[in-house]
Amino acid sequence: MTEVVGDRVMVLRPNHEGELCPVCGDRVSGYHYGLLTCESCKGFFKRTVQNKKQYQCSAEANCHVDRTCRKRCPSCRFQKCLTMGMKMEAVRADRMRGGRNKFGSFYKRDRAHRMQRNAMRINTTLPVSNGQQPPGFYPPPDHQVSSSTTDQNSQIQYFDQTKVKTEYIKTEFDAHLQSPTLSSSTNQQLSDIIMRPGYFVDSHDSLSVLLGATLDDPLLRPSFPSGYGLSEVKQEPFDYSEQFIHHQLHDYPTYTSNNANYVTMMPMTTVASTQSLVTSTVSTSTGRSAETSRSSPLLPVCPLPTEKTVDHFYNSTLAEMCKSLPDEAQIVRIITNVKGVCKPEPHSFAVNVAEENLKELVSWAKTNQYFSKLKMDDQMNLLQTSWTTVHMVDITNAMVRGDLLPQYKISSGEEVAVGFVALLGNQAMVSTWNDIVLRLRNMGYNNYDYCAFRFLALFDQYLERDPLVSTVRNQVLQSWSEVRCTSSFIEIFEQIKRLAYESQVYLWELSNTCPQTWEQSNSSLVLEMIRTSANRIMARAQELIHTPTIQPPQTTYATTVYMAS
DNA sequence: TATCAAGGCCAG
DNA sequence: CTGGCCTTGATA
Repeated sequence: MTEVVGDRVMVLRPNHEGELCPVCGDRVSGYHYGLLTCESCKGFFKRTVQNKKQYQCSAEANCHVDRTCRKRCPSCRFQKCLTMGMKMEAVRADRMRGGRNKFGSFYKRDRAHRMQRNAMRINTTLPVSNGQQPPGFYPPPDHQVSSSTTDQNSQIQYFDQTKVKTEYIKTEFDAHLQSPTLSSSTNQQLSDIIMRPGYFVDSHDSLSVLLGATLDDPLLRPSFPSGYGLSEVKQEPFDYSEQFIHHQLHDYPTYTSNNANYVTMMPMTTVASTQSLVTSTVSTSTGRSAETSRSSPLLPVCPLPTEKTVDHFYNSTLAEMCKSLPDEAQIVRIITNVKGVCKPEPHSFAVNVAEENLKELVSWAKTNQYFSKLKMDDQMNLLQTSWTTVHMVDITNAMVRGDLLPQYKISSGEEVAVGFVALLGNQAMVSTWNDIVLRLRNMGYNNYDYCAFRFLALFDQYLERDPLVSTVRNQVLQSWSEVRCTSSFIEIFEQIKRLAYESQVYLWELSNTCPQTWEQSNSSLVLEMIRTSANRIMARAQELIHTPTIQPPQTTYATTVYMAS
């Protein structure tokens, strides 16, 4: 296949024809550092890593990156390179030219996946809400390499990200795992009521209908014994999961000339957020402490990742779970679509987005290989408990990745912040949410963390008495801890849960005090979820009528915020 | 030997 | 500094 450019005959690579660079949208020239990218992003990434460049965003570290403006903010561009899956360890420390690298077989398998997927796309119409992709959205991460392999080239030195794993991390884990989610919340008592479902599982409500009524959906393929009740969608054969763990530029450790040694670095955490970990966790096989990386961030020249490091990641439970994540552009699509059709009012916009994403969540959950094995009651309980958290995780993820604009203009002309949408209209918490987005971005948050967040959110710990839920949670946490210092991420996850909870309370109060908002919003499923929670509260309140420590929730807060917004 | 993902070069 | 094109060299 050739193309004439001027007086030259260019050879096109047929596999990449028509592909767009996931970083800037330019034409893909091939696999570069683990990702199908354009030539310019390849060069930019290489220069950045090789020359240890440090950029600082002059805005809010949330700049849009596309072909026309990619030069404008190298900081956000590099962050997006990492977020989309470019791998620093593929830049050679010894600058040796030519040859193949350890990703060779990744690329090969990725190509096979892509071909398979393209074939599927031809034969399958995916259930996309409006069918249209919003302009400027990035292709899903099928540009990324996928597979596991052993090293095939022992001559080349790579910048590596050797993982740190200690008992300390596990201890942190256990502590987080076992601590009550909202233990520090002033709304603890309320949360005990509102967030612990189990009272009003109505088999005729719309949630149960959504969970069970589409068994004849042609996309569903019963794949479990009949005892499981629900069916499962056959998983797509391609990976969403192959996002390596990325480094923030400011986390770079210094180069070392001692290529013979493995130099371990603190993985993917900001200096500020990991101070408690630094001194206690990091010691390497060389006996070298990474304590120095706190005052002087280091980028090590690491030898090749060991077979165990690479394969273990790819074969981990969480990596498998990543494959089942919904299309990452889904929430972008929902926001864009709803923006065009919702009532010209910010709260309606936020609630309608929640409604659409909730429907997607139900569809996703019922086809999840773990969730679908739960009893119907437990499925509904989990969804009712977790949906606001999952919703917020989805929007947070898209925001951190740079897939969302900071604000969306609705038909009234008003600019609505994404945080407002994520928080179901709870304006008072938007700045807190913005801080979370910023922190995650600075921590090198990636798809792997998104996967952990989403599964931990859905498989909420309140149902940990169920062995399956417990198993899923433990496997996620275990697998996640093998590639991450998870404690600071879990801390943020708990903050997201808290925000989600407060937003649910906000919306519930709003539904009581400003019912006209619901008339505007046309969001029956969300309303049902909120009412179910409210019913629980009423039921619990009756149960505990002689328990004076349980205070009825105040109903003034939402009204105040709503009226003020 | 062809492929293709690395690094290098250099005009803009 | 950017990005298009060139060179290199291990692998299939």
